[in-house]
Parts: sequence; structure tokens; C-alpha cells
Amino acid sequence: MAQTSAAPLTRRQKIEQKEHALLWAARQMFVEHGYDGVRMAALAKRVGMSEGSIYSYFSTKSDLMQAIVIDFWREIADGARASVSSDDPPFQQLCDLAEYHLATVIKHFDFLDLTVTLRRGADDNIVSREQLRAYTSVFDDIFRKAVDCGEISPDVVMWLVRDTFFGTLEYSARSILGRRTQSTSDMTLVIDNLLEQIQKSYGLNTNGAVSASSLEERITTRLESVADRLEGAMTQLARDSNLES
Amino acid sequence: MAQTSAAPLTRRQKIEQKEHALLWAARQMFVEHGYDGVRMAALAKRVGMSEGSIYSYFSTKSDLMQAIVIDFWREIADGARASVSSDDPPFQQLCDLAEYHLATVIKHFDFLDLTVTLRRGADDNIVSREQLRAYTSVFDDIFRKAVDCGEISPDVVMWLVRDTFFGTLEYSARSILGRRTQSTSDMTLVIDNLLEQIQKSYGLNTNGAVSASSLEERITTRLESVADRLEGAMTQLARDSNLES
DNA sequence: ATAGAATTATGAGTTTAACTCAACATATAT
DNA sequence: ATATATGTTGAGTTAAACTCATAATTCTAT
Repeated sequence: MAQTSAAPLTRRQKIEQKEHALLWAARQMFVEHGYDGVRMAALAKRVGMSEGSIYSYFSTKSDLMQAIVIDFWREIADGARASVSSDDPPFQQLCDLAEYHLATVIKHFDFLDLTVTLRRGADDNIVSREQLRAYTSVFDDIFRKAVDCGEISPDVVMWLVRDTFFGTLEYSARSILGRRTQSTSDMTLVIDNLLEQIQKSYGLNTNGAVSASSLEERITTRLESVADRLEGAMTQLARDSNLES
Repeated sequence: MAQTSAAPLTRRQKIEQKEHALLWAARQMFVEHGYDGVRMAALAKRVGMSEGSIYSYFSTKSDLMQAIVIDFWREIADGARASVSSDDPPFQQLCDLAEYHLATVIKHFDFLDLTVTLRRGADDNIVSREQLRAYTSVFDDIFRKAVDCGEISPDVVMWLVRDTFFGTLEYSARSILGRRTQSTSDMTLVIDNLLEQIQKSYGLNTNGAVSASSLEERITTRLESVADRLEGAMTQLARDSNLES
């Protein structure tokens, strides 16, 4: 199995190389023509293998697509991690992530759209929960750090903020792409607006959080009185059933 | 052309009736089995016409799907309009719309997903700009009214708020559906959070306290009524066990 | 280096499912 | 009642994903 230097690749390596070429060509074609627009015959021709060969790499057209999608999500998840520097304060990181996400969604919109488009069966999408989680976990990590640093109150429900974050960015990407002219200033606007909103609503070192905490106080006080009443009623009940026995 | 009373339908009417039946059956089947999961032959059998007939109503499987989708969007756009009462103050209307939108997206998620899934060619989706605009215009109208009433500053960029609004709700719907158990309280949380955020960021006449107090009021009022019911039930129970002893 | 074994590639052929169309059925007009 | 127009049928065509028997290649052992 030992090999001297460059040229002679092992069988395994050659296969991987081919698979890679296949994935790459297929990805380009899918983006260009859409899933249904790609003929397996045409793909075979383009990568220089026979139609039958493709099926020995991926047993189904949709399997092939899935492999491409998985690669793609790994890539952008890595990109997301790389887009933030862990030395920065959490809010800066969130800002960087937002910028990366919006830019990525806009740049690869065709492909992402295609991605959502495909479904394996009647129910589950081709993009699995795990892939999405791997991606959103970048946000979650920053968020948790922000809580640790005391920049965000521990009471804030993370998924609420996460949904606002990704939801707003994705919808904005669609809306920006829908316009005649796509200006960079729109992207900046969206990001600034989002971050400002998050800071205002959840940030600790601003005045927004104060009213939230007093709100919490008022609600819990009244909840506790409700609990008191229930407790009273129950004690009464218990006493009564004691009596009858 | 005059016709006496009930039975004899005009040709046009009969055709429309058939078309309607076809659309309805197809919609059910698409939701159940997915676009590719539906065989035109099976659909023909189900509605009791021949395969060829279907093609005289819709020249393509995807045309049929598009017609269904158009109907669907008209329906939910009407529903959205109906969900708000123009007498209420704008923020209440926004709240109602949010509730309607979230509930609708969750309820019809399968179908909406299917909807996004289909593409006519390489680029444009089956859901046209117009349909989306017809839907989002409900939001826009409320928003403009809010500006007129002085509840929102005229400086606020409408599309920013609109993107946050629909983006957050749609993403939240996905995230709620992704969970094991879907609680109604999650929906309420999302909506309150969103509205509070909007009010805090763009509202003119409040600094957050008012919306917080109304949130507080809504929550505690409902909780207290729950406590009342429980208390009542327990008291009853206590009385009963007293009597029988 | 060569035979033979194991692996990988090929593309003509099969299958499936959307779509067509010539013949048939039903309604409307004169 | 006949003619015309409109609507229905399902066997047949076509296209494209997928299969598989055969061919080509690569690997291993003598």
C-alpha cells in the first residue's frame, strides 16, 4: 500500500476524486437548470462517465441531490463559524453572523430554494433537522455566551430570539431579491434594525430590560397569590376528607 | 337559457362543478401524497373522469397544481382580511393578523410547503408575486393606518417591519412544528414577543410600559380565570364529599 | 509479465407516468 | 330530425429515471 510520491493514486482515491467531480458538476447543473431540468444522461456526458456509473455512486437522482445539499450545508455552517471571532463581544458576533447569514442566503438563494424544494417522501424534507441544528448552533453558542457575560438576561427564551433572528433575515433576503435593484444599503438596514431590536428588547445594559424585569415581578406576584388560593382550597379539601374518615 | 327551478344546470355550470370537484380532490391528494406522489390516473379514477378529461381542464399537472395554489392563497388572503376588525386600534389588528398568520401557517404547513416546492421553470416560483402581495397588503394597510393614527412614526421603513413580522412568524411556525409537542402557549409567546418588540421599536406613544401592561393583563386575567374554575371545582368536590359522609 | 479474480464502467433495454389524439358521446341550434 | 359544436374516452406515444448483462479495467499471486 506504500506509494512513493505523487502520481499513482489508490483505487479508493480515484473513486473519491470521481465522486467529487460528479458532485460538483451536478451541483452546478442543478443550480443552473433546477432539479427537474437536469437529465441524468446530460450529467453523465458532462462528467464523462456513463449513466450507469452514476447510479453506482448514488442509487437515485434524489440521493445525489441530497449528498450535494449535505455538503452545501456543511460548507455554510463552517462559513458561519468562521465569520465570527470569539474575541469580540457577543453583540458584535451576532452582528457578524447576521451579516454572513443574510449575504449567504442572498448569494445562494437559488440553491437554498432548490434545497427546500426537494422532499424525500410525503413528509420529511431533504434538509434534515441535524443540518439545520448544526447551522443554528452557531447562533445558540453566541447567545449563551452573551447570557454568561451578562449582556442578555437569563430569563430571555433563546428560541424566541433565534426564530426572530433567522426568520427576519431569511424573509428579508427574499424581499431584497424580489426588488428590481438590490442595494447593499438595504442589507445594512436590515441588519442594523434587527440587532437594534434585539438589543432593545433583550439587552441587559439598556433600559428595555428594566421594564421587562418589573413586568416579570408583577406577573409572578399575582401568580403566587393564585397559587395561594389553590393551596387554601386544597387544604380545605384535605381537612374535609379527613373529617369524614 | 331560462330555467325553471333546480335540476337542469347549464352546460357552463356543469363544467364548473366538475372543475371544482377536480380541484378539490386534487388538493386533498396533493396534500396527502405530495406532488410526485399523485398519479394522474389515480386522480382521474377518484373524481370519476378519464385521464384525458383532466387535460381538457388543465393542460398540465403543474397547471392543475398552480390553480389549486392560487385558490388557496385567495382563501387565506380573504381569511387574513376577515381576521382583523377595522374598528380596533391598529396594534390590536396587527396582533389579530399575527395570530391568524401563525395559526394558518401551522395548520396548512404541509400545503404551504408543497406550494413553495413547485417551480414553473428554472426561476419563478408557482406562487406569484401578486399572490404574495395580495396577502401582505393586509399588513401594509394596517401599518399605514397606524402611521396615520400617529401610533407609528412616519419615518419607520415599512418593509423592514413587514419582513420582521412575516419572517418571524413563518420561521416560528417551522420551529414550533419541529418540536415534539406543540403547545398553544408557544404560539402566544411568539406573538406577544413579536408585537411587544414592534411596539417597543417603532411605537410612538408608548415606551413599552403600556404594551407590557396589556400583556400582563391578558396573561394574568386568563390565569386567574383558570384558578377560579379550579377553585370552583374543588369547592364543589369538598361539598360533595361532605354530603355523602 | 501473465492468468485469473475482483472491481468498476457501459449503454442498450425496461419501466413508469405524464401527456396526445382519433374516435365516440352528448348537448344545442335550426 | 339533422347538423354542428362541444365534451369525453382510453389506448397509444414519449420521455426520462433506473437496471443489468456484458465489457473493460485494476489488482494479486505465481
